[in-house]
Order: sequence, then structure tokens, then C-alpha cells
Amino acid sequence: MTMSTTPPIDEVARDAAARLRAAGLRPTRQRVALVRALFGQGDRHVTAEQLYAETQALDVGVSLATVYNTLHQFTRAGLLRELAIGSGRSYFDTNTGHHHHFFYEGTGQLVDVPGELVQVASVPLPPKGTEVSGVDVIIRIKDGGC
Amino acid sequence: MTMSTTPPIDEVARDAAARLRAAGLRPTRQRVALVRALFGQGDRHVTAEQLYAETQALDVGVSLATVYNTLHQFTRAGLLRELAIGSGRSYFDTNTGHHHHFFYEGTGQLVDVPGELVQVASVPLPPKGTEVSGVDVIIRIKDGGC
DNA sequence: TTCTTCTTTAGAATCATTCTAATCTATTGA
DNA sequence: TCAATAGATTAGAATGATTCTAAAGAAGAA
Ligand SMILES: [Mn+2]
Ligand SMILES: [Mn+2]
Ligand SMILES: [Zn+2]
Ligand SMILES: [Zn+2]
Repeated sequence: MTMSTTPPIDEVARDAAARLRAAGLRPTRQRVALVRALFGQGDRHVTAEQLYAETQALDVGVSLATVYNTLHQFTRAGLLRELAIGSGRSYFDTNTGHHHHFFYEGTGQLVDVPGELVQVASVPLPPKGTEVSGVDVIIRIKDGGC
Repeated sequence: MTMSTTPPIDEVARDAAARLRAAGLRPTRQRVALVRALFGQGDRHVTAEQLYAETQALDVGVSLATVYNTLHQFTRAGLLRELAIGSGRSYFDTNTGHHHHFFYEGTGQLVDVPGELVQVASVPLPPKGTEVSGVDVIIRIKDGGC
């Protein structure tokens, strides 16, 4: 078995830059910081404001406008998936694979549900010329008052 | 077979008033107008602005604040179901039974999918003390550029 | 370097929704 | 029939998330 080692800081930055270049985006300081915040740990579901708050804490400041711009660019590039759950803020999901969500109404927290666990029976597809762009399943959880 | 006749205008209003009283709400002019706009025809999926525009056209004007107040009261009373589809406006659904939705991304239109057509396999339920308050399935339709 | 193109950003603008506080009205029971 | 009262309506202000604008800054190419 192999010991996992923390990669040196420069390597992390180089990875982030490579990921950005692969998406056709210039690896600016701000975007590198955002890639690291988003993809440095496991899968995440973040709002723009949450991500903005995180980067404010860091040395490299990122404006809120840039956070929004970048989240949308990453979504267009296929690095993120935008989730519209409640009719308020948008969530951005670093897990772009096929899966669904638990939504904790109390806290606004999202938790992944593997796509295989949900079976959607074949539904009558509407008018020709149209195409299913995605199926979202949201299981709303009421933090029960036991 | 029985001929369907258009009920006299007063009867419609009386029905609306009865429905409101049953929900514990005073049958004001505004609420009667909204009940008729919402439930006078088949199932509907409307936004607050849409409903506001409709009532503006009528003789009995209803303010936007009242449209919002009333939509939420009706939702609390179980007459409507609030749908959070995109992270913008809320839709209010006059069909409160078990069903799901096609969402036409181009037009913002919602179309019902009978609940039986969608099978959600049993998913691992999260921590005790919590309860599933609902399962929403949204089939997003991209108005295809064939 | 130097030029060009892309990027960042502060602040204003927009949009849906909610709040406030003043005015109005449905209900009720003298 | 008529206050009195609780509940309802409303204009306009406030809020919160997001987008836009336009000016200044930084990255890549030559
Ligand atoms: Mn968006
Ligand atoms: Mn609402
Ligand atoms: Zn997810
Ligand atoms: Zn519906």
C-alpha cells in the first residue's frame, strides 16, 4: 500500500492551472484560488456567497462579481453543475456525475444520492424537436421536531 | 348523458367564497377574484407576476402584495403547492396531488407528469429525527435545436 | 517589451420577494 | 342597523441574490 503524502503547494497550484488551461481559461490568481477552494477537498455544494466568504479569508481576495463569473464559466466548461433547489440562491456542485440530492430544508445543506438508487420509469416524451436535458430528483428533508 | 352548462356568475362566486371559508379565510373581493383565476379552469402552474397581470386585466384590481400574500395563504391551506424549479421565481401549482413535472427551459412552462410514471427506488434515509417532506422530480426539456 | 485580448472589480442596476405601517373591510353581537 | 374589532389590502420602501457597466489590471503572443 502507498502512503498518501500532501502534495507540495506549488504542485497543487500547477494542477489547478492545468485544469483551467484545459478548460480554455487563463489561470489567473483568482481562478486558481477558486479551483483550489472548490476542488481541493471532496465533493462540495456551495453557493456564491459561501465561496466568496471562503476566499475572503484567504490571502488572495476575490470579488463577488468574479466569484459569480467564475462559477458560471466553470459550469459552462463542465467542471460544475448548477443546482436550482429552492427559489432563492443557486448551488454549484463539484460532482458532475449522475446523481441526485437530499435537501435539508432547515440548514439548506445538500447531500448526494447516487444516481443508481433512483429509478425513473420511462415517461411519455413531449413534442418532437425537444430533448431531455436532465432529470433532477430532490428529496426534501424536514429536520423533524421529534 | 348530461349537457354541461355554464354556471351563473353568482354561483361561481359563491363556490369561491365557500372554498375560502372552508380554508378559514375571509372571502374578500380580492381573494374571490384570485380563487376564480386560479381554479376556474383546469390545472395551472402560475407565478405571482403572471397571476398579478391576469387580475390587473379584470375589473377587480389586486395588488402585487396581495397576490403574494394570498398565494402563500393558499399554499398553507393546502389549496396550492409551491414549486421551486429554477432559482428565480416560484411557481404555484393548483394540482396538489402526487405528481412531477416537465420543465421547458426555453419558455419556463411546466407540464404535469402523473406520479405513477416515476418510480423512485428506496433510498437510504438520513439521520433519525428527520423526515422526508417531499420528493420532487423535474424533467428538464431543452427546446431542441434540431 | 508591446500589443491585444481577456479578466477583474466597485458600484450601480435589476428582479423577485418581503416588510412596514397606514388605510380599509368583513364579521359579529349589541 | 351599527359600532367595535380583528383581519385584509396596499403603496412604497427594503431586502437579497444576481447581473450589468465601464474602467483599470493582468496574461499571452509576437
Ligand atoms: Mn446562474
Ligand atoms: Mn415563497
Ligand atoms: Zn451533488
Ligand atoms: Zn403540477
